[in-house]
Amino acid sequence: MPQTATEPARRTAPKQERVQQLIDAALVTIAEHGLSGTTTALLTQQAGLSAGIINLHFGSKDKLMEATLESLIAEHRSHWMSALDAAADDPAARLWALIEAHFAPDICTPTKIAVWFAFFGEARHRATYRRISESFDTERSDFMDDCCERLVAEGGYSALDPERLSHLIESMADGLWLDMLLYPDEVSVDSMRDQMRTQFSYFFPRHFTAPTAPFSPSDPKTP
Amino acid sequence: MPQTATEPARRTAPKQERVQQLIDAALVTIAEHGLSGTTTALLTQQAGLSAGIINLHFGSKDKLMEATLESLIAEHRSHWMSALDAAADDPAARLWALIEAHFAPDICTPTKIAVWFAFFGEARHRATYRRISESFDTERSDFMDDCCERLVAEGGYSALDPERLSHLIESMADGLWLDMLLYPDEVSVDSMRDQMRTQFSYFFPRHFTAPTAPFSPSDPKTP
Amino acid sequence: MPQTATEPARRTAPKQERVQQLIDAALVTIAEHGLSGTTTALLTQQAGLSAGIINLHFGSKDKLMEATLESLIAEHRSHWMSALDAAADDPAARLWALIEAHFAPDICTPTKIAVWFAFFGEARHRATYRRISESFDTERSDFMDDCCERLVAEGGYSALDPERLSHLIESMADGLWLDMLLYPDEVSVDSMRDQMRTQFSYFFPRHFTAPTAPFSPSDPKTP
Amino acid sequence: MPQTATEPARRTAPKQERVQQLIDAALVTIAEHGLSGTTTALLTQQAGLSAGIINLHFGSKDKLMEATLESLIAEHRSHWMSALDAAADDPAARLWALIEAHFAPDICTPTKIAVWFAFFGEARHRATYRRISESFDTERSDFMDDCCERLVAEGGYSALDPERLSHLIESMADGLWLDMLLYPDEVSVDSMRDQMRTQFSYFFPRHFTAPTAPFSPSDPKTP
DNA sequence: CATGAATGAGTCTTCATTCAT
DNA sequence: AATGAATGAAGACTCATTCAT
Repeated sequence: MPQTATEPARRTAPKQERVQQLIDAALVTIAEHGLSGTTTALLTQQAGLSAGIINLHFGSKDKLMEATLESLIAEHRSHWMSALDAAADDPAARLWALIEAHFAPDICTPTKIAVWFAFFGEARHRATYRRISESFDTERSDFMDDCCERLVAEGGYSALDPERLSHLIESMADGLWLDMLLYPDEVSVDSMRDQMRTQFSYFFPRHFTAPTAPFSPSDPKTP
Repeated sequence: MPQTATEPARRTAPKQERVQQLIDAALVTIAEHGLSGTTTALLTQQAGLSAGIINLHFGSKDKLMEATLESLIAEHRSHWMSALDAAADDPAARLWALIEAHFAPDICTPTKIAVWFAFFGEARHRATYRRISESFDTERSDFMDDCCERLVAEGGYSALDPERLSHLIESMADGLWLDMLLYPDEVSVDSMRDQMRTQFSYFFPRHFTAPTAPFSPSDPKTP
Repeated sequence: MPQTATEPARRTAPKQERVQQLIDAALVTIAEHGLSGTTTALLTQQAGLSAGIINLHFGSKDKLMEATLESLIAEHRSHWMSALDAAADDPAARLWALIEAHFAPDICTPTKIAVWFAFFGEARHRATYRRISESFDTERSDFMDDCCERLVAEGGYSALDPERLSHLIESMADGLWLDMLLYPDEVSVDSMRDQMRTQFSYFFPRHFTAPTAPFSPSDPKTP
Repeated sequence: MPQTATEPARRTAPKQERVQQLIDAALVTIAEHGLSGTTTALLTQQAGLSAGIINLHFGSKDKLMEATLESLIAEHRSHWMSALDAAADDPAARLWALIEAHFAPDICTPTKIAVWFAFFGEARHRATYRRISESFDTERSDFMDDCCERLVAEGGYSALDPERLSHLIESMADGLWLDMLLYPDEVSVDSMRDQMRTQFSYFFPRHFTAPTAPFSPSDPKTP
């Protein structure tokens, strides 16, 4: 299953390819079995490779775990950076671009969310995990703060505290991720985006309109 | 910490007491070392008891872990139930009571938050959590929904969608918990309550006023 | 179940009574779970007594095991001694008395046989077990030898070697016990006695007649 | 004993070889320390291998114990099958071949006998033994029955009951094994074969002669 | 580069024994 | 005399890592 029909298994592969193959396997395995339930045996099996391969390419299982988190962070970062680049130079547009990136179908999958929270769960005791995710959070927060400040100032929302606003938006987004973690079968990225849009329409009524779709956070499959 | 000066270790104690003693030790150990780093040796050491005690009272380490999660859930539930009982029969008061319970000093401690997310981080325990809290969570959601509906109707906030509102509030509260998990030294229950109050003041300006304290999510301890 | 209706549980009982109660429980537990599967918990449960009782009365589990073997040996010995006493002073009668005692319904039960072989299985590594059973075997062997010698001499079976004969008879008896161990549901004490009688009728045709019952070692329940 | 001088430990060996190595070590360890005294540490030490090796090849200690019993049963079976194949088509010769196989030097060693009875001593393994050897034992019994029947009929021993005879022979053989278990230093395969031959000479005087060696079941080594 | 058999430190668990009641 | 909660040494098993091929 790890190999496609056109590209049969090769005994040797470019280092970069194996590394990615192992990170992909790690994502699936961590999501399925948790960080502590992820044994090298399970992981290499998932990757369709041999037992020794992790130590060969990463030195240790821990290093692979770190690389997996870094990969997750890098992917997330490149997503919202691109979104920001593509957005018009307008605080409302940029703010929404950040949110859309957060709930993009490639980013906000049950598997990846599970892995994020697996790392969050261990973050307190693993300085490495905390350090990695901190540096990433800070950067995005700064952009978010900036957008909010400009929108409040330029959009005429002087009643709002831009700093608090920025923080509220981030918390809300995090809370929605937790929702998807706990109830992956009942929450969709669309419903989450709609929730964010609703919140934005309350904060910034002159820049965002409420979603037209009816509210349906749970059981989107049973109409 | 294993024993207080006034109450030295007794060889015999009521079963209920030992059970609680072990759950308490589990909370501390999980918070300190993570779920995967929690060995029975570490845990019984923390409790000041012998190695065999876990199996004597719980049958297995896993059963103790489950009991710990259950205890956390039960404590949380009993807290917001009492808060609701004590609150005036007024939607705004009841709504705020639910929030205060969520961020109560006994409930929202760095240790307990760490344990909550430790369990959320592992698929296996997530399932257990869902099973145990299924009825509780629904119940609390219902109260929250009810409060929002009444407040919107009676308070004259017809522009708001009460259902979405309720869900937004819950997500925000969850998101703030995650904040405390990741930055336990920089976030206090007070700052979180202020954030919630800010949000409420935007939603329900005629019922809630913004907090007077300046925004200070980070480093409230270093003036 | 260990107590009868007329004799309710007493907290204190004559030492001898508790000792016997524990030995009886040991017989059942060893037969059911093997020597290594016999835990003190299982055993005391079987006896309907508390966990500490074994060490109180025997000092250790090992001592109880030894006492159990000794009890088995003593019972066996007293059985064949009585049989010998009751028999006519006639080598053939005495020989047969020894055999009958060996397959007596009180002696040759599936439970006791299982316990005998449990001890045999460990005899090589437990000097104590070996020493105990040796002393017992020797004594009975001497009587058996004596009977055979007299029967050969007085009965006019000069073609037979009395020593070999005696040994053959013992081996056969042992082999039949093994049969009952392995197939307790298909072997009865009657069928075993008949087998011995057959053997005797071949050896000593002028003193023993073949059994009249048809041969049915296996499946005596399905005619 | 862990390793021979010519064949030092190799890190990699065919699976079949390791499996056999562990079964051999199990035989020695069980014989030496009993089934309950056989710890994985002792066993792997005996094999000259590491602690994890049992679980690697057998999954659990119990599986290795079962494999050891199976190996013993299979070896026994193949021995008497070959013996039967090699014997002349003559009931007396075939009968004796079966007996010789039972007391062959490779089969009837103090070590292996000890292991046989170690398994017999525990109800759990007894059940396993019955399950595994069910077909084998029946098969061997059938051959034995057949030999006896033909020998009685063709040899003119009409006074004997062939079925009983067959069973008596088996019991005797089993009883002699028990003898070797309890007195390994005083019983030899030769003395046992002589005992069987004596028995046969009584049953079938025209086909078997008594052994010429004097009876010496005990202490054959100290002249 | 890749494999996978082997390793062995680290865990959880069992259970005979102890001891306060 | 009896209890049974607690102990802790000893055991089986796991799994990241190593290394001969």
